[in-house]
Amino acid sequence: MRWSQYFIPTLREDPADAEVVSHKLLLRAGIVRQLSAGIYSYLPLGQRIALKVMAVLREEMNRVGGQEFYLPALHPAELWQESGRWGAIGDDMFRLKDRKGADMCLGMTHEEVFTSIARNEIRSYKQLPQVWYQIQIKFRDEPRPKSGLMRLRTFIMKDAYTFDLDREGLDRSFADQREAYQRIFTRCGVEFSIVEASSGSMGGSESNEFVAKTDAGEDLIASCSNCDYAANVEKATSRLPLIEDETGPDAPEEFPTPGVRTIEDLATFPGGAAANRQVKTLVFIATIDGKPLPILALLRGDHQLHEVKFTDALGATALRPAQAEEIRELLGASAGSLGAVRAKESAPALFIIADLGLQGRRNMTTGANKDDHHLRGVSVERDIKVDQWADLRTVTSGEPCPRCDSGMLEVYKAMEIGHIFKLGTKYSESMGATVLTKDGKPVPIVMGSYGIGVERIITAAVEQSHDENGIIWPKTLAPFDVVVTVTNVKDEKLRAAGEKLYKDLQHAGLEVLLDDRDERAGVKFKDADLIGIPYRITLGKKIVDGMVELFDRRTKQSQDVKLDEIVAQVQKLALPGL
RNA sequence: CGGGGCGUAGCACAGCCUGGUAGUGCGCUCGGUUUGGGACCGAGAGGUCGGAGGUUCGAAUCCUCUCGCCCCGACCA
Repeated sequence: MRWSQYFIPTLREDPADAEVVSHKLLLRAGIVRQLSAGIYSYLPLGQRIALKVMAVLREEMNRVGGQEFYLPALHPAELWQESGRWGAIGDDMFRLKDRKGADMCLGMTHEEVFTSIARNEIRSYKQLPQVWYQIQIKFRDEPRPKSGLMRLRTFIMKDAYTFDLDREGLDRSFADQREAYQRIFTRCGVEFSIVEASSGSMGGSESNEFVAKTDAGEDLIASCSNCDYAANVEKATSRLPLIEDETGPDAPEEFPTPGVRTIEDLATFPGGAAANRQVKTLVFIATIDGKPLPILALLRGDHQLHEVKFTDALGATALRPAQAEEIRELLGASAGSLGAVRAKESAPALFIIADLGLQGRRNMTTGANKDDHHLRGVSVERDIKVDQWADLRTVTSGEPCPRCDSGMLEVYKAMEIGHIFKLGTKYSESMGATVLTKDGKPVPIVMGSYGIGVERIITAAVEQSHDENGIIWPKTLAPFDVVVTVTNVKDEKLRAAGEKLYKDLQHAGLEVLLDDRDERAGVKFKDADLIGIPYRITLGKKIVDGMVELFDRRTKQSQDVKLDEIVAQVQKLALPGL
């Protein structure tokens, strides 16, 4: 392409609306423009980059036997009602009515549509396994779109679905996809980790999340310094050092604690207890099987509840902290003096769930359910009727790894770039997708679901690969392999040399951007750096000696190269596969 | 949904408090000088001040409503 005719509206200044680096650079480099909150247009440069990502996705999906589909983005409500998600998903789904008043929605994902095809067409175990995928637009009415292309309301996703006869088949399909994902992210030049994650409302037994480390990310990942353990904090655990409690009294003792409202208050109160010797009592209202239920969550005083773990443990569809009046009605006291001891006597409907960190603990201190009073000498298992034990606490940096002996967890920010799920039979059962086995018995197809966000890959690449001058594209994603910068287009010799080099490079199989604009050299260098083309060939005064300059965007090194050798050299650098 | 901020030329912003000719820088057009890291001089074009209503002789400025965008939190497949 000739830059003079190509649409690359670069910006000198940071746009006011952009906060994170990738957002600023994607706008400044003329790659995307915002249309509305969480809705962006790809400009020509952006479209080239997106197509590069998609090319990698297609190659790697096809390599593991994937067959590409293209499904509708507009879905009838019935399909989602069958799977149960029409009701399970709230405002995140864009819903609309057609002219006849029938409910429709814009697809957030395509389990339902793919499953409906499978149930209509797949009859026999002989037709399995199948690996189906598509690259398609998704719609999610995010409560808060943000950070440029990181959290969007419409975005492109590669979603794949596998259909197997049994669990073993699913395990193989899942492993195939996992490897494909590793190749995809590696080829796209994104540094990533594979972590354990919550499956959320997708359902299913196991899921792996692919994350890219970046401070702009929204997820917290705990990973071990020593072994390969890594998990989203919504799932991560750690080994806690044992605490030896002395044997307390035979029964809890109530004592007055005027003005004590917080864990910290009680820790410093004379006759109180250190935070790790306290039982923290939190009151929530959870929606389980469609019904609201009061829940007491118990944790060690110095531990933080993780709401995703909590929700997962309860199997709840919604969760909210109880309001002050509800708390008083249930327990007869205000937050600050709450406890689980004998709590069921006043509130029989109460469900008590306790964190594993409280198991075996004795002689603890907690609220007495009487304002300004606490109980000491509480032995958790003796004194509290715990209905369920679960891992509820949030791990923090520095805690010991749960998997190995010597590792320590580090918690860092990352963004989700891909997620793979073993769905099992959730959708095939609810939607009736079965095959006949050898014995002629119908069994539900065992499914997996696998997603990668195209914009997330682009964002992660920019977040991880840029400098003060702009983007440094990984070679795989770069919109062009090389830019030819003619320092002065009014110099006929330079211009002619540029034109010839442009054609020669193209004939050598390279994607070339010829900067033939009537601009000063400085402007061209700045723009070339900003849009991040891996290599720049500069045609300047040395052309009279038959020399050009080759600049490496990543290393910032430049070298003089003979004009008649430059094509071969760039070809070798930019197309290492040849 | 709660809290905060912001909507003025293509972009970044000032003007608003204290009502009275709508401004600066970049970009854009034309002319000239320049030409290897975002040049300089001169001349220009470009605005329903997000929208509606109100107060006032007079509103970018004050009041009410409304729409939109950004950030923090909640939420998030």
